[in-house]
Amino acid sequence: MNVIDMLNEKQREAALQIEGPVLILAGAGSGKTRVLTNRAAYMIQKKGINPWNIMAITFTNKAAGEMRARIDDIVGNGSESIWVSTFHSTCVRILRRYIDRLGFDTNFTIYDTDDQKTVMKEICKRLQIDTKQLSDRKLLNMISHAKDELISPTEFELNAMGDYGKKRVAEVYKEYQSVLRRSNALDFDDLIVKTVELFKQCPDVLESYQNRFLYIMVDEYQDTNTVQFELIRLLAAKNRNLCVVGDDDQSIYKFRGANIRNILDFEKIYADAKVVKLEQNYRSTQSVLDAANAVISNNRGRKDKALWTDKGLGERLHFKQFESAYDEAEFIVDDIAGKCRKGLVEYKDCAILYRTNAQARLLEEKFIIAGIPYDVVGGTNFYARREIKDLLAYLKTIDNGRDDVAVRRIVNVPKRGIGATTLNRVQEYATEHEISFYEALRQAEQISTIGRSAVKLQPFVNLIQMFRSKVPHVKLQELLNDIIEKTDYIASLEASDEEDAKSRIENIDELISKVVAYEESTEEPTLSSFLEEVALVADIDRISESDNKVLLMTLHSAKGLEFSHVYLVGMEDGLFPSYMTITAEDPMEVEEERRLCYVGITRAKEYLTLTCAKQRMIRGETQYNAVSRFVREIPTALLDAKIPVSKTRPDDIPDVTTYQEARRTFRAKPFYGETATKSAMTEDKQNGFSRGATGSRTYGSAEEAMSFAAMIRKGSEIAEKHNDGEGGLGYEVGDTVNHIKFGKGIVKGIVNGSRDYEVTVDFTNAGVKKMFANFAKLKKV
DNA sequence: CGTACTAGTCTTTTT
DNA sequence: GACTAGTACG
Repeated sequence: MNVIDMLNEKQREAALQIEGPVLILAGAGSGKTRVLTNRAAYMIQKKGINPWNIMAITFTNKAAGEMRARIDDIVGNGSESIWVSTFHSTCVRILRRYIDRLGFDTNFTIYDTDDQKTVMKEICKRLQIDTKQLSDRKLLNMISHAKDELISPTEFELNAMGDYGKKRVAEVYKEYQSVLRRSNALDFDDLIVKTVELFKQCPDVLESYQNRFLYIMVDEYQDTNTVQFELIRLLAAKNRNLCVVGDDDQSIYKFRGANIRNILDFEKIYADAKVVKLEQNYRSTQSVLDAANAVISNNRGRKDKALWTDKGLGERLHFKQFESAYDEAEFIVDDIAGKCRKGLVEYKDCAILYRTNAQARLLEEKFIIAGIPYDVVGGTNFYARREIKDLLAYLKTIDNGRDDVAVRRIVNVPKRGIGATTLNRVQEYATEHEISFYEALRQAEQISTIGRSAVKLQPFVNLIQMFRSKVPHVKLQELLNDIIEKTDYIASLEASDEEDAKSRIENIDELISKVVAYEESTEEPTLSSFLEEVALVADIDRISESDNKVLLMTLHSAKGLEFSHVYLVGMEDGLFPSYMTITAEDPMEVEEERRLCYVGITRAKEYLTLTCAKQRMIRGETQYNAVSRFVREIPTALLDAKIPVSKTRPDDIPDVTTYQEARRTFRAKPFYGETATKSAMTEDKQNGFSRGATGSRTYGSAEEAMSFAAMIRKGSEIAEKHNDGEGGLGYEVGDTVNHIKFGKGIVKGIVNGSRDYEVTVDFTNAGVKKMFANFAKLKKV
């Protein structure tokens, strides 16, 4: 069958335009992957274009793999020479070949977020940065954003002129880059920045790639940032055969530097661009699309488009509000269990999408109880687990001795009796002689300051040297097993009384299988390329359709996927849209969340269920949230249930459960004499009240119930005493107060915390919040 | 040098 | 609630 006949008119228009710049505005589910793959197939089959000259960039490895598989299906062989990969993998491939031109070794290592933090902490210590004011996280964020915008340390410094704070950051940025350079390491952002740098400094390299990639396609274009745009611009500059596909309504990565202007201004930059809009949706029912359209229409400054389908109206959307997140989770699990039992769906057709990773936990518990197979995507990355990082650090050390972060991580793991003081001495020596940490270890005997401890360093160096000598002769799998054995890694895990030692060992086994799988599937397996693959995988890449499991993931991870049954959970103002964006002064922030909601809704093919809870525990504190504004933006006719109108909550919901109030006071104020908090806490634990702050616990015995009641009495007595005793606050329970951000609210409780008064306020617009009096600066009105 | 405990912070999203 | 950095002690 002709590859073009499979497309609708608009899709065909997009696929046939091979030459020149093309912008495909592809609404959710409009078959953009199909257009891209058929376009590539058409180029090869009908236009006689060499696959070697085609490049396609996707967002995840999974998407890249799927695209390649689909082109394979159509074209048969030849498709393997198409360059299909992610931005990051693309850049690594280029840099492995040419980065020596920028003064790096081609076997550079890639630092993940964890490694970056380690470096940053070190720098903060050295430069005496007050991390109370500028946390390492914040600094890394600023640096990352600078890189996204292609701002070099020098430029950053220039921009900081006159601003002391910024100047400090510039210093840190500079130092951070030089530490990375010394370690022969690049962070995620550097991968792209350095490639752009390479292209700019070495026109011959750029030209060689321009001559190779005559036709370039970019998927998920709305999520590209400034550096990525620059990279593409450079590559496409000579031939101008650039086809980008995206949907401005699905731009959800602003926090990562994505620049929505890239897609909105494409026609300005490429004035001769052909623009094609794909609005026919092949995925969802009309009800789902109507809901999505209604929600997204509340955003301003978007490219006008409306999805339609010739599928029927379908079922109405389901909406349910629950008393607690606990009930919510239970309902969802029951619902899925019921449907699957009746044979209406399979587990793998169901997905639960949420705003934050933390929401997965409750659901997970319920799935375990119900015995339903599930998979949580994202959260803590497999390769970020401690035991895995340790072993990878061994591999990295063997591969690149200049990777200080890796060396320092394992030099005393498992314990070799090497302490912090010794390591600091080694570091001093390394810095002084301008050598790597590992090199300093090798010269340990010459470091006068460490004395006897040098003896302990020798075996480590010997071990690494021994492994290195083995690398050319053994398989990766053998090397890893050797490391585990010679270091007694598993043995020392078993010996430790750590609770999760067992699961850690299981993880190590999984790492071994991953190494085996890598060696089997790769033509020329090398240590460096394995480490590279590991560094660039996203959790979503691992998901395969053959697993019959319910999928749990964030809305972000869900982009590009589809399921017949979708559950959007935690639809609450304060959670989704998040509290941060509601309180932000920039309305664009809520718009980004709305796009996220749009992405979520459009994942559903037939059934969409939206749920929320009146009460939910967030970061150990119970919060009471109203139904999400996004739910209210869906026309009521599309929903099977009414949205509660109550903007202010009914009185029957306590602000804080009596139990919690008691606990709080109990913990905060000593009433057993001077031993204060400590004795109160101990008592608390003895009575079995240390777990679960919701009021749902059951009493083990009459005595326990008695002491619990006594606690409440005692607690409220104390709370009262403090309320009328202290006049410093200027307000008391029942007063109306004003908050700078949340506006007006009624004080529901004041509790004397260890260092400050903790005030609970029910705000007219923002709901119930707990805050510290000193910080909140509430004014009685 | 290593461990055990405490206090403080935190997350919204990720290649 | 969970994780981490910092501290006191053996």
